[in-house]
Amino acid sequence: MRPESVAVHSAAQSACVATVANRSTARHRSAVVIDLLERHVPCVRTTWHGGDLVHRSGMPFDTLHLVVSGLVKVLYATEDGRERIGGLRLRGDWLGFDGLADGRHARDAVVIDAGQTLAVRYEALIAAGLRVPDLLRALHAAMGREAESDQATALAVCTLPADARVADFLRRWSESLAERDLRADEITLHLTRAEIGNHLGLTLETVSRAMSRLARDRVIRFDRRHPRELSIPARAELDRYIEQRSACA
Amino acid sequence: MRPESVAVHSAAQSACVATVANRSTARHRSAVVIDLLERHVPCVRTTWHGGDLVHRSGMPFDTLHLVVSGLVKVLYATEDGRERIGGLRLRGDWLGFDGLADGRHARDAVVIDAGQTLAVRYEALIAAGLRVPDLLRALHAAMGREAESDQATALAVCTLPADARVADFLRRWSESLAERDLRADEITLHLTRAEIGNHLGLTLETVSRAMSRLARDRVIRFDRRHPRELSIPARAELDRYIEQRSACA
DNA sequence: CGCCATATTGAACACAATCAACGCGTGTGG
DNA sequence: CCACACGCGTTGATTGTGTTCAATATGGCG
Repeated sequence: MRPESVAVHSAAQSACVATVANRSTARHRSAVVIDLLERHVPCVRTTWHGGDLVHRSGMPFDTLHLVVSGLVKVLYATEDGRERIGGLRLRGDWLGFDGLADGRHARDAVVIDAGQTLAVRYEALIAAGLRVPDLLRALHAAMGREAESDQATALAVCTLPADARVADFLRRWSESLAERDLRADEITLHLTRAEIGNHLGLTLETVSRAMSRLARDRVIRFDRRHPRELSIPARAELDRYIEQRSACA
Repeated sequence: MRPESVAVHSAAQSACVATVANRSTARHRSAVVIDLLERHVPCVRTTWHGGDLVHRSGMPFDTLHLVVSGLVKVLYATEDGRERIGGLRLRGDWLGFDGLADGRHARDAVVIDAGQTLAVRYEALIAAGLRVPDLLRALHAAMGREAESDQATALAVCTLPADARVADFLRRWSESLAERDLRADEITLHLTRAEIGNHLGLTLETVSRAMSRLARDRVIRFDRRHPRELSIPARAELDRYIEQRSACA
């Protein structure tokens, strides 16, 4: 947990520039929110390296982070030692909502891929929200999206057999990238098989076998030497594969 | 979907009364929020009967509901026919957050036990939030709690064997009741075995067997004729049972 | 009363977990 | 530079938990 450097952007500073420069190219949700935040809220651009902890379970909560770049995984754990990877966060996603319930973080957020976040004190966000209701709406929409994404995973875990569960995971990861205009057909998994298994309620062996089978069936392709670099020749095939195995038929 | 009767409570109306009357007895979160809402936001107290739909997947979203009494189950479904019971909502819980992501509901909310909600237009809530920031904080806390509760279920589904998964479900249901000062040792399940199974990623037979085993081991008790009326003699036993079966040992 | 939905229980089966061996790439230290 | 160890992934064999199929019981409701 060692954020690096720091530049304060007060409301006034980047306002005009941002309005002119970003509005036109702001096709994407993430850009709009980042822009909104930098213009209206005192926030701190923070740089993170792989392995850093953005927040840790048990820590008192007071600031939210909006991911600008990089990749962060969120871990959920209980006292009795069970734990699960809750999700992956990319540009435009927030970190720290887990602290809203009771003012104390309930999860760890671990940086996988170096990048930046905008750190915003929750109270500052509230204050800014009073002046800029759109900020509140954007915040709520982001919270809603996070919940929907969690629900989607839960549904997969509860209703799909192992193969389809892995396929569904890949589909949704690919989808996340596509939403951000990143390549969605050549993707790299930033999690080990064990981590994917943990996330999906499977063992690492089962995940490995599922991947092999997906590759055998030409739904995905990957090289033995780089098992985390996948290519998805046809998204539709993934969809078919999942649907076909869901009801069994 | 046929809400009954309706009484508008504007901010001024119940303000004084509520302040004096409720503040002293407002030991519980739910009472505080309900109070806050009735005092500061134009909202509509709505009565629901079993089977009513508070909102339906696909419906345009514009209003949130705060549950005052009764019980509501939330259903999540996909186009390809898979569906899952996402959670149960009691007094103090909100309904409709699933619409925040994109202005359209993503789930069905079905009333199980008749009761009332406070219906609040989202825009009215935002407007009121600008005057009463505490309202926003309470809203966010509720959203956070909902997410945490979902995470807890997901963790159980991913890490616990069938028996413990059912035990954990019972524990958390009991906990929900306790938080609201309802009896937590004599509980009634409002879901069928099949629904519980669906929620936990199990079949109804497995749930039934798990229940039988829990009863055999004296962790819970129930009568054959009323299989949804459970008693939990000692909460600690439930905890032990779950922990013991989690790591296997 | 009889039907239907719900629940329990048994037996056979299947899928995923477990146990185990091996391959490969990477990084470390001699 | 090579040897080696370690982390990660794949694959096989076996076990076991949960599913599936099936029969039976019970209570609510028309």
